[in-house]
Amino acid sequence: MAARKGYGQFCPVAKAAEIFAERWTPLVLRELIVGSQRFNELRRGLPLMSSALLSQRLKELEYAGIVEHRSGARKNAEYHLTEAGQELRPIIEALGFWGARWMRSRLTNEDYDPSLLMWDIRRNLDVQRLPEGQRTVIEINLHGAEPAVRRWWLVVDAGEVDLCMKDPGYEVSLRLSAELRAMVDVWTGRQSMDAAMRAGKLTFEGSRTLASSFRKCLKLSPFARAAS
Amino acid sequence: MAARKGYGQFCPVAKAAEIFAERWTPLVLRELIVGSQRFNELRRGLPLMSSALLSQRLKELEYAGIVEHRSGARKNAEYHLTEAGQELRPIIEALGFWGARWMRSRLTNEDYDPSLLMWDIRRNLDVQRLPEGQRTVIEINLHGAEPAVRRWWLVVDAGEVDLCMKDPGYEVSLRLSAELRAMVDVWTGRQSMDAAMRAGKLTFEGSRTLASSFRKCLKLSPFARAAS
DNA sequence: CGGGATCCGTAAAGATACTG
DNA sequence: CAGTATCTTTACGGATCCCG
Repeated sequence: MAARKGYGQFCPVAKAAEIFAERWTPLVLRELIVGSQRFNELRRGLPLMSSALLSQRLKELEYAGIVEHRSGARKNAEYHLTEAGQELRPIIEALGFWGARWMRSRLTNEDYDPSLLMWDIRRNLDVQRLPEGQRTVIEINLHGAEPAVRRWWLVVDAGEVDLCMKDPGYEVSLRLSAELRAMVDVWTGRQSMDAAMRAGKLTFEGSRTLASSFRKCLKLSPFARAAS
Repeated sequence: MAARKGYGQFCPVAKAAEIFAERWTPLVLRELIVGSQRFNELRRGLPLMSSALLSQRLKELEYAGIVEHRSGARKNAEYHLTEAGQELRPIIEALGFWGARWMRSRLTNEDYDPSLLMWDIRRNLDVQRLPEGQRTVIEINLHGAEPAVRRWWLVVDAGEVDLCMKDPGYEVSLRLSAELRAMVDVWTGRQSMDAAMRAGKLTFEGSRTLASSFRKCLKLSPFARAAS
């Protein structure tokens, strides 16, 4: 009779770990913290997590009082953090800074997921700083990525950003080619974009001023400031 | 091909969670943080963890650069936190405060482990404040605990504290009887000792001044200050 | 006795398919 | 879109044993 759940300890660390330190749970919380609310929105940020397990974890978090499941009239159910859940934010952040500082060297090939990188970039693009009143199309080529996830297009129009994996057909305003590793290193703050360019791992093609704007509006990962 | 380890994400939260959010790992870290160094010392704080799994986790932590295994000449092998491990302390602490604040209501019967309680009390007894130059024996009865772990003796002599589960045969200086639940509530700061005494859940027998000294030298759990 | 290793049954996670 | 259902693989719990 394996008593799988529970550590049998009244220690608050144990009680917190029972819910927090389950597989995938910190990543589910991270997604909720950055603002994902719909089931499939959460899935996008957790591509290797099975939907069955995501569903199960969300129920566990709901039962633990960390997540609320507001089920709208139709299928517009949304997941939100409760106050208890919000208070986990500093812990997730601390874990991220610790990971950036100490686990960076433990990245494996499988960790360099181009889709997650592009999704992060899309989310953190400060579109206000790009030319207004016109469509801007940025093509991004990630060398070293699988063919199916190598070419991406960011279409910025009327303050909206669209991320495409297929050529949207518009004229490309700026073309960015980069080693996948180098692009992730830039995004995570391990390497400056200047350094990547000097090393020939990252190049722009197109308008110089647009390239400059793009560089300014590309915010880095929230954990980029961690010491390397 | 189940890629069981690794979330396939470069996000620092994911890389940290890969090692931190494994079953038992936060509790192993807690033990190391409070100062346990020997294998069996760790085991005492993790009674429900199998020794095989503890051994495995310690190796994983060592491989991850979080724990050092200093193997002395003989069998005096010791486990220590590295700098990376020390930097997890604030995260463990934050998790403990969060757990004390939000998970207190989720304690189950199995969580009230008398041995862990007594071990905590033993460790946090400020013996300086007890009478010097004489032996002080405090018998503790925990009502509601299993017979085998109901009666305990704290023997304080020459600044050393000994915790016994068998009557050491010395004259008892002070006798404390308490509901196990109430004693845990006091230890975790959920309830003051005064309140527990008023509720009749905790009583002293013996010298009034010694009872008073004992109450002063009993420090509470590090997480006791968390709001309830 | 400290510090494990080994083996086996169960429970949790992954893969894939399917549904309202 | 938002999940279930089912089957397989892996990890965990428990007991036992080993070795200096």
